[in-house]
Amino acid sequence: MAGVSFRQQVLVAREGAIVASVNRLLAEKGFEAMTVEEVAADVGIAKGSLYKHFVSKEALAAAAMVRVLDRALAFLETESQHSAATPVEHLKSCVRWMLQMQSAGEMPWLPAQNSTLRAALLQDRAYIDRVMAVSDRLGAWIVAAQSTGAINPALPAEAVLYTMYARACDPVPGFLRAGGKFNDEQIVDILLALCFDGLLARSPAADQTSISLLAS
Amino acid sequence: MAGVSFRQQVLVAREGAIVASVNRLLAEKGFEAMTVEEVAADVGIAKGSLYKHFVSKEALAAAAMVRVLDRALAFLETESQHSAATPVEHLKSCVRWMLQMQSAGEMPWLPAQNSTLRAALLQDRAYIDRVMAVSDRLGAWIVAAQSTGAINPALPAEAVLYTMYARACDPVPGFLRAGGKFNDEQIVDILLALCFDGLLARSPAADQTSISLLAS
DNA sequence: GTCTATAGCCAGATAGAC
DNA sequence: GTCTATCTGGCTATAGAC
Repeated sequence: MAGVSFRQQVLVAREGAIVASVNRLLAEKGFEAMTVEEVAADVGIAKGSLYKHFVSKEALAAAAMVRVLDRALAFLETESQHSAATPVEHLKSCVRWMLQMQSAGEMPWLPAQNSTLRAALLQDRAYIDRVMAVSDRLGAWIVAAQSTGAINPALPAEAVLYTMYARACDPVPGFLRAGGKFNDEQIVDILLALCFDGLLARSPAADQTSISLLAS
Repeated sequence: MAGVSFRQQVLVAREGAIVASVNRLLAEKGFEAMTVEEVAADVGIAKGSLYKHFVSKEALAAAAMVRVLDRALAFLETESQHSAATPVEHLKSCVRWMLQMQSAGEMPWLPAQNSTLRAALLQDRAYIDRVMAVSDRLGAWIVAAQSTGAINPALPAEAVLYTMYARACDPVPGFLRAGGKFNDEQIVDILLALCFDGLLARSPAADQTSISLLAS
């Protein structure tokens, strides 16, 4: 525990590089399209060596998820320092962060219905722990925002939570990006408005998430 | 054109059965998880015979999409008969229809980023034509609803359209279903509220999509 | 057109030398 | 632990008899 050998540090660094590559490739092409061989080539090692670090392709994806969830937890930590912000403002910041991660190509894109992958994730304690930690933090803000009436109290809290999570794999930003009419910042603003304000117009302009379309 | 032979009718019926199976399997497990052999077994014919009808796996998926888009067009046709409805009400009905199709296991689930599949779809005129027909119809209602101010006019019309399309592959209904606390009808109501009203509460209760949670 | 059988390919995972 | 080489299995697609 006291001294970590140099060799071990090198190994840890290499694993970090592997997970970083996996993260990028998952964001770029998704789980099934990403091949283990590709990951190895990207890191610059042999495929056989990869399997000394991670027992399966699913384990690679799980490690990438742990990495991004750790980043999310770090963001949540600094976000909660802003004690002046209301719960809803915290939630908006979180969704904005997710959307920015997605457009930066940093958000792993996992299929919702791959059974072997889901099974592997559900048995990965590191993953589960972090999902629960993130959900607890978001859940507290959701409950608070619903009690003040800022977030629609008629919505089940879990529906709000899932909706936030689902922004990580929303195809709409990709479609808008493909259209070429909007830059990343505008797309984030549009999606924030869609998520929090919905499609319907709001009567008082005051409580509406502003979309800065005039900047184009 | 006048007389269609009995043999041809049998073939058409068989192809209909094939596409129906593909549709169901795509809804159930998605494109990559569905195998051609599985489709053949489900229809009750040999794999080789399938390739006499459809040249590739992608062509199977395209046929399933054409089928569901034809259903959508039929729905749009009857929906537009309701001349008493406002454009927004039409749009809500459409989203509701999509959500119901999804929970009924009738909505094919295609990956957003499979390049070979996308290429095949974009070269399939039958598919393209129907997508454009559906988009034209929805687009007209969207423009009308934005001009009256019912739908937020600050949103780009294509963002509204994409948001509606994206409800077909929204993972949130699946999460809610897995939770087991809500039935399909409640889930549809929740998602309609999320889509049109957003997460934030609305000041006047009048213009809010009601969620019938008291029924549980 | 339908079947059985198989070609061809590719990706995940393993073995064994160093 | 890293490498090269290989195994294994499954999937798309095709061939050829009937």
